Amino acid sequence: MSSTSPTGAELASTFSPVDIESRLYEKWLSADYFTADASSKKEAFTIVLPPPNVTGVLHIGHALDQTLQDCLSRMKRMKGYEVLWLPGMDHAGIATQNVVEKQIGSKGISRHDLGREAFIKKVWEWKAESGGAILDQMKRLGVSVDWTRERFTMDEGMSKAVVSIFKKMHDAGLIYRAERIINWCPRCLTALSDIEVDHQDDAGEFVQIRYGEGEQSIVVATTRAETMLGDGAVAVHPDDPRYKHMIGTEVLLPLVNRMIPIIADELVEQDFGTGAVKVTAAHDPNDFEMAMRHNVPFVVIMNEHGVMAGTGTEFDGMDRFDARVAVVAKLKEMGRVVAEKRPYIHAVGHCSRCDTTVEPRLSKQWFVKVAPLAKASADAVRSGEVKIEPEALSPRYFEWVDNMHDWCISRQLWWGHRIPVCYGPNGEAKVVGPDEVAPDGWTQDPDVLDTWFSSGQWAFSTFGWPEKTADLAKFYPTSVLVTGYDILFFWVVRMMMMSTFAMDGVAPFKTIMLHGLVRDQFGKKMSKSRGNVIDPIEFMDKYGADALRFTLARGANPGTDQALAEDWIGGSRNFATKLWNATRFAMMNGATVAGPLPEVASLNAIDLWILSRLSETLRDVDALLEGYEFARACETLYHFAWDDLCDWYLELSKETFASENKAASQRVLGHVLDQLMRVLHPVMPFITEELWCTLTGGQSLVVADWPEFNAAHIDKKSESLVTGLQEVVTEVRRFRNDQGLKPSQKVPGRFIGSAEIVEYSSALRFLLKLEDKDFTPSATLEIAGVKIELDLTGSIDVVAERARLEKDLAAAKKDLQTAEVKLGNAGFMAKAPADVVVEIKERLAKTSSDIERITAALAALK
RNA sequence: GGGUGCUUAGCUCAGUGGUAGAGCGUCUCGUUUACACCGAGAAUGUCGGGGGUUCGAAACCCUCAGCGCCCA
Repeated sequence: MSSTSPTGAELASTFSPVDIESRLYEKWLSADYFTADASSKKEAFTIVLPPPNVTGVLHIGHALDQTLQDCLSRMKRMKGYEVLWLPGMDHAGIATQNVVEKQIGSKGISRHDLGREAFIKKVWEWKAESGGAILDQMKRLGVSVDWTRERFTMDEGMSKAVVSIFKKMHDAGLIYRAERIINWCPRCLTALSDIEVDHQDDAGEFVQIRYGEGEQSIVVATTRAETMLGDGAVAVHPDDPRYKHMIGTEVLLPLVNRMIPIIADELVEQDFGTGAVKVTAAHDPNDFEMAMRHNVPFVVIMNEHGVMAGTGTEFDGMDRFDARVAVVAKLKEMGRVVAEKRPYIHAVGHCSRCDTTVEPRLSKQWFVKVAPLAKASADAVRSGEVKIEPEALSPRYFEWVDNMHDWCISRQLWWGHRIPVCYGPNGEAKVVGPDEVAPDGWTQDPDVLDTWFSSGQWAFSTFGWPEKTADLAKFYPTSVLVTGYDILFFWVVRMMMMSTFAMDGVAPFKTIMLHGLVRDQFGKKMSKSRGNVIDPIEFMDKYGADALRFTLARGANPGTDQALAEDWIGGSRNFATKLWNATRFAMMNGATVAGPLPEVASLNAIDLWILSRLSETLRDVDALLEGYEFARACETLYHFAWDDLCDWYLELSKETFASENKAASQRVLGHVLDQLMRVLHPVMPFITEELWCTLTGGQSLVVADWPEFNAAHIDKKSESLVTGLQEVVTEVRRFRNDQGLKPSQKVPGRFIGSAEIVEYSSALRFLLKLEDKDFTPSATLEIAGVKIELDLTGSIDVVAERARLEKDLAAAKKDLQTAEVKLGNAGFMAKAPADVVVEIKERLAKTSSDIERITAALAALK
C-alpha cells in the first residue's frame, strides 16, 4: 500500500518534526505570506508583538504569548483579513547597559573609562553581534510576523517619535521637572520607576528609639535606624491621647543634637509601633509627603552610593548598612534603645536589575503627570471602547489606573533615548523638538528616558507616527493586545496612556487579552534557583514546535496560570503523531478531496455522523477561538481528532474501505481531514501544513480558507445511531474483558433486533473480533435495543459475569432511586422546567427496563 | 493593612442551577498490518469545613480555615 497524494508526494512512515519545520518556515517566508499590505481592501487585523528585550532569550512565557498571537493571526489570515503582526525588540535600558558594562568590565574597563559616546557605540556593536538572538528562536516557533516591519525601540523612527511625543506632552503640561523622592539604585546609580523595584521579604530589624529627655521624650520605631540622622520631625496622630499634649513642642534628636518638632498628621497609624513615627523627609516617600504638608526641612544624609554624608557626625563615610549597625550601637550605649526586634521580616525594595536594596532618594527628575492620561485610559475601558479579556481581570486594571502616581521618566543611564531638553547658561530649560536645534552654548540633559517611555509608544510609533503613514491609517488601532497579566500594570497601562494621548483619544487596542504565567508541573513559579525552568528550545528540539504550541494553547485558560511538564508536551507530540498516522492511513485507503462531496442522501450513517461531528467541532472551535478560549478549543479539537475520527470513524469504516463500495467514504474522509487540518493549523502550523499539502496538493494552509461549519451536516439521527453502535461495542468489549478473552481471540457472535444497528453487523464484528458462523449461543447480552449472542465454546465465567451484572444492577438501582425521588417530589414536579421533568421520566423508564433486563440475566445465570 | 483570586480524582486543571469531567499517572489484557509516540478494559471524588437560598447546589449567598498574587 502507498500513501501517495494527488501530487505524488508521500508521507514518511514516522513523523519527525525537525525534518519539516525549518523547511516550511522558509517556504512561508519566501512566499511572503506574512507581509501585510496597507493598501489592501481587506479588513485589517493587527497585533503588535510585545517586544522582547534585545538582551533576551526565548523563555517559555514568550512561547506561550507568541503561540496565542500566532493562533489568532493565522486564523484571521485564513478568514480573509489583512493581517499585520508586527515584531520587534525593546532596547531595555538598564538591562542592556548592565550586560555591556559587565562585558567590558571583564577586561577591567568601566563605562566611564570609555566615555559616553564610545560606550554607546559599544552597545550598538554588542546589539549587532549578540543582540536579538531571540528573533531566530521565535522563528523556530513558527511565528507569522511581518519581518519586513520589524522595529526596535531605539531605531531612527522611534527616536524621532520619542522626541515628538515628549515635546507634545510637555507642551500640554503633562511633563514637568521636580525634586521628589524617587527609588534610587546605589549600584546602577539611577532612578528607578516603581515597577523596576521588586519587593522581597527581608530579615531586617525593628528598633524603638527614645528621642528627647525626661518628660519631653517620645519613642519612635524604625527599620532604618541610620536615617534618624536626617529626621526633621516626629509625627503622631492628632487624636492620640498619649501624645496629644506634646503636639507642637520639640524634642531633642540624639546624635545630631538638633531640636525637632512633634507634628500631628492623620496618616500616622496609632496601632503601629509606638504610634509615633520619625519624619525623614529626604529619604522616605511617605515622610516626604508629610513633610510637604508641615514644612518639615529636607535633610540629605547620604550620597548617591548610599554612603552617609553631610551629617556632621562620626557616621559620615560609612555605608548605609554599616551605619545602621553603628547608629543602633551608639544609641544603645546612650540608653536610648527601648526595644529591638531582630529579625524583623518586612518588605524591602530591590533593584529589579541588580537586586541591590533600593534607597529612596530626594532628587531632581522629570515626571509625567499621569492623572489626565490615566483617566482617559480608564474611561476607554469603562466606556467599552477597549475590552479586557477575560473581563474578570479588569478590576486589576482599574485598581492601577485609578490610583496611579506620577511617573518618573528620567534615568541616570547612558543607553536610551536622551531627554530632549537643553539648559541655558542661567539654568533655563528648553525642550528641543525633532526639527529644532539647541541654542549655542546650551547643554543637553545628560539623562535618558525610562525604557517604558518609548515602549509605551509601541502601538502607534511602529506604524510611522508622527508621519501620517498608510500603515497608521490602515492598522491603527490594533485589534488585540495579547500579553501576560503580569505586565498589565506597567506596559499595557503606559501604552494606553501614551497612545490615547498621541492619537487624539483613540485607544491603541480594541481588546486586551491577558493570559497567565507558565509554571512548573506542580504549579510553582519557574526560577533558576529552583532549577525548574523549562527551556522552550530544548523541548522544540525534542518534541517539535507543534507539540510545544499545542501544549501551551491547551493549557491557556483565560487569565489563569498554567502548569507545564515535559510529560504534557510528550502527550501533544503523541497527538501530532496520531494525526500523521491517521492521514497516512487515510491516504493508503484512497481518501481524496477531488470533486464535490457526495449527496447526503447517498451516505451511510457513519459518514453522516462524522460530517455532523465535524460541523459541530468547526462551529465550536471557531466560537472558542474568537472568544480567546484556547484551552477549550484545543480540547475540542483533540477529542474530535482522536476519539471521534481515529478511534471510531476510522475503525467503524475499515470494513467499508476494504469493500468495493468505498468511493463516498473516501471522499468524506478526505473532506474531514482537509477541514480538520485547516482548523488545527493556527495551533499546529507545521504538521498541518505538511499533511494538508500532501493530502490535497494545495499550495499552503497559511493562505487557505478557514473552514466554515455546515449546518446542513448536523444530523442528530446519525449521531444517536452511532452512539448506539458505540454502546454495543463498549459493552461487548467489557464483557469480553471480564470473561478473560484475549483481545484478538475470535468468538462467534450475532446481532438481533434494531434493524438500523444490525445493518452495521459486519463493522461491529470487525471491531469486536466476532465470527460470522452458525453456533449455539452460550452468552447473551442486550444493549441499546440489540440482543448480542455469543459462543464462548460452552462455558462462561459465571462468577465474573455475575459480578459484572451486579455492578450494573447496583448502578441502575441507584439511578432509578434518584429519578424516583425527584419525580415523587411535589416541589420538583410543580417547579422544575418541563424538559427537565421529561428527561427524568425517560431516565426512570430506561433504568427500570435495565433493572428488569439485568435481573433476568442474573436469574438465567443460575 | 488595602485589593484580588484560588481550594473538584494521586498530580495539573476544566466544569456559572438538573445523574461529577479531561490530560497525565495507576492497574489488567494485547506482536488485532495507520499509529506501542498504540489499542481495549478498569479503579479512583462526603467537589476545603459549617450554615443558608432553591423542587434541586461543585456552581448562588453568608461564615470559618488554608493557599496564592498585586499594591502599600
